[in-house]
Amino acid sequence: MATQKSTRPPATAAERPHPDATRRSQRSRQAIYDAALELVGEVGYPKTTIEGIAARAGVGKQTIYRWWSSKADVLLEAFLDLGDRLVEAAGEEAYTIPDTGDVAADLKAVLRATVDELRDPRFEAPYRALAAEGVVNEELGRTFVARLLEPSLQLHADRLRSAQKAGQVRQDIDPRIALELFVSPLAQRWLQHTGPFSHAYTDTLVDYALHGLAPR
Amino acid sequence: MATQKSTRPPATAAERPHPDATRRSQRSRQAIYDAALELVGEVGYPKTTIEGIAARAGVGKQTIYRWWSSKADVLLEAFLDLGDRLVEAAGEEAYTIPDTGDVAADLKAVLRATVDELRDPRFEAPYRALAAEGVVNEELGRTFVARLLEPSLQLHADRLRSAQKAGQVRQDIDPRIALELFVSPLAQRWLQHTGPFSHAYTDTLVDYALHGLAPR
Amino acid sequence: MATQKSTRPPATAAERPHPDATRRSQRSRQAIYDAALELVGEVGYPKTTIEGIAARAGVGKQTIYRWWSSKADVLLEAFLDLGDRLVEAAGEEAYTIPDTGDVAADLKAVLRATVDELRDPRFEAPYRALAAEGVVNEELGRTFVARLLEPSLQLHADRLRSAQKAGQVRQDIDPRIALELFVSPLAQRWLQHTGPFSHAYTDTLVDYALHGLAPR
Amino acid sequence: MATQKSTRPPATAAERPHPDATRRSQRSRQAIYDAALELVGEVGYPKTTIEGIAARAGVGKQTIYRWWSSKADVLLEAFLDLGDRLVEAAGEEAYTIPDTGDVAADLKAVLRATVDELRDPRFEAPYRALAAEGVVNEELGRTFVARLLEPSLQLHADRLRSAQKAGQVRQDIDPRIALELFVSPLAQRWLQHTGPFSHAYTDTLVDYALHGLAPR
DNA sequence: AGCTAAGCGAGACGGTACGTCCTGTCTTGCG
DNA sequence: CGCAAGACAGGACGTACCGTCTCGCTTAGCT
Repeated sequence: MATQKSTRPPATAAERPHPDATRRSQRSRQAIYDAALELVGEVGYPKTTIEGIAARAGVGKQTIYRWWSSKADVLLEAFLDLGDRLVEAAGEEAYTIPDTGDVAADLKAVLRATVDELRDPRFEAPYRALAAEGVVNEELGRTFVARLLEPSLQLHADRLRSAQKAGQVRQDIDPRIALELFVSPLAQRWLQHTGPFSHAYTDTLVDYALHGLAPR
Repeated sequence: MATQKSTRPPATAAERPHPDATRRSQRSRQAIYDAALELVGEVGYPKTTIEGIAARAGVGKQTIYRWWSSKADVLLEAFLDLGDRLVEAAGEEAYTIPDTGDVAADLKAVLRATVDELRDPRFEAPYRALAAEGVVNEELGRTFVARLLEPSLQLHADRLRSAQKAGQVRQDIDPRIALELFVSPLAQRWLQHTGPFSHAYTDTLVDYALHGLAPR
Repeated sequence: MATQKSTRPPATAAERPHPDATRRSQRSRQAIYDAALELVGEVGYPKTTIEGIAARAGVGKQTIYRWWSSKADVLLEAFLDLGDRLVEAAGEEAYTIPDTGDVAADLKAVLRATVDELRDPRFEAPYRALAAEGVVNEELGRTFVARLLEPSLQLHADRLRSAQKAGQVRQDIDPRIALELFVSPLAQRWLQHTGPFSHAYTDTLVDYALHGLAPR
Repeated sequence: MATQKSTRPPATAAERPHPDATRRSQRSRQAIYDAALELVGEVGYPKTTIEGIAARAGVGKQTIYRWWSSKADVLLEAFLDLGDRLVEAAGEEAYTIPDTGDVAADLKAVLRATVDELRDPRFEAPYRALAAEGVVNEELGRTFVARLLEPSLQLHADRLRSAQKAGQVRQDIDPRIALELFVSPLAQRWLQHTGPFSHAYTDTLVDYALHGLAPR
């Protein structure tokens, strides 16, 4: 779901008073990202420590404290960086929603792709860790939403607007709310294990959301 | 959302090998629950420590480690206990969904009540903390869902089944999935601050879910 | 060196207010002695705990606290009891000093026997533990000296007095000080590992003590 | 009895794998020594805890565990350091044995001084604690003897050798054994309270040792 | 080319909390 | 009522990390 390639140095860091960023060691930075993602994958977020990241990255602790404000902050940027690298590898059209004219089919396709992505073990541990931290730490939560969720939500909203123009979705519908009818259930099942997490399920969500629960 | 009064000793505890529960000090137990909820409210979950809970409760640390396996476990039971006590205070009909025959009105009412409940500051901190922990700790997550979420979800499913009998909801709808169309968006907005959290919003969700996004 | 068979219940215990000693369980008492001596031998005095003794003896902790005031107290009595049992097994004449008329030969013989006894591994660990505790804990120290050391010292003093009568030791010598010339060096070498600990050594001590360092 | 000023870092420490000693905080080290000696004096050795030393010294516990292996080890070095400082304050000739040509007088003088020193309350508690620990913990015992006792014993042996040259002590006497005739009784009376501890007593010891118990 | 200043690896430091162990007291139920 | 059992409040243990700090060592960029 990381969608924007851009803007190193990153958002959260920019808000804090910084040492001279031009002298920053890119080698260390990348080693820290790698170590953080590996450790979260191996031992889980709570047992991932700054000392552990520094040791694995072959870096002094101070180098982490100099550039990031917290473990969550490191991991967030590491994850954004990972997303960027994967997107770059995947090519330009990777994170867009198709517009074939059939909104039901397009939404089903994108939700199926999201299901697959969320099952990717490279993503799972750090993504859950960040989501959890964001629930409890409002500042990180807002960054998480803005940097990771928002771009994807925007695409869904755009696709719904396009469907409104095509007459497949009612004009009086607010796309930002409408998209939650299928996106949020998916998110909740993944985050909270409240039920099976499959392509069949997301197809059903799209059908229910488009046609409603009430008889027509 | 704690719905069942019953069943002390609680689910999580039953799974671990236990000392003699008949000798257990109820005084200490209650003091621990109180201290845990107070501390989570005052300093937040991450800064709440077992040592701190023990000190405030006037209890030895071992008494906590004897009966619970983790900070999250303590808080989960404390929260369940709080729910039980509040339900008891509120009276029998507290956690039911009205069935006036108008499914839209009934769902709107219960979602409005949920919004209000989630804003209650006594609930907010511990509830978020548990939800976050459950995202990352699967065992606790399953208990969280089973003990806190499930009873409430069951009520929604029941109400939808009743609506199916009354012809207000289509027969081919699976109520367990259908309820997610309005419950999950609400949950996500609360957990992740993805948008305003109001009565107007939940009313809209019910309308969208019942009548669908597509033109009729 | 335990010389007196007698007098259960023992001295230290008699000074504290006691529960009804007539109902005391001899089974438990003996099990506690055995457990204490075993544990001191196996893991050393500092790692021997009251809980450990109680567990190995199959006894409640309270049974220990009821009858003894400290770990050292338990061990002291256990050791006295061990001494009594060994003396009983060895027969009456075990702890006496021979009086052949040759004071040098007699002292050499008894010191050689002491060397052998102090090397007995059944004695070593508890005896060292008690001696060490007695250095630091004056109350226990006095009991240790009175119950364990004193009887043996008395025998040495008696033998020296007999030698005075026989004209083998000067009349103006104080036997209580004189005996220290050979007993204390032996004790120190054993306690503090300040030198080899052998029959040759004790023979030398007796010769030096009897004839003095100065030329005659 | 600490006789060698020199050789920081000390013996015991050199045997264990060490962090970078050049970065070591001398401020902390001295504060730890002071706190340890104070606490042993105030509450006794068994109630002196590492936690307590750290707290009084204003130091993290880890700083103690980093440089010492046990409470006894801390105290040993603290005591050695104390000895060094006192010797430094006392001047060069402090720990030597006079050689006036009269071995009896010289030995009596030095034993009287030892009696006085052992009664100094600054020494008593830590010295007893170390001696006791050394009885039970062989490694510490050997260090205790080597660092604290040995230098003093060496001086006594030297004085006896000088007396041999002067014809005041027999040529066939082993000075390392001979010195025990008066040093060990003194040590035992002090450690085990086996009798009065006075100048008269040590004078007697020297007389007995030099002239022997047997009539001449 | 030499100098200064910053980032850097390293890791000691004062702290906090961990989870375990044991202390000495108290309570329960058995014999 | 002694006893086995063991829960309890308390507190020290030794470990792991926290976030800060200081040490030499690169490694620019500026004279």
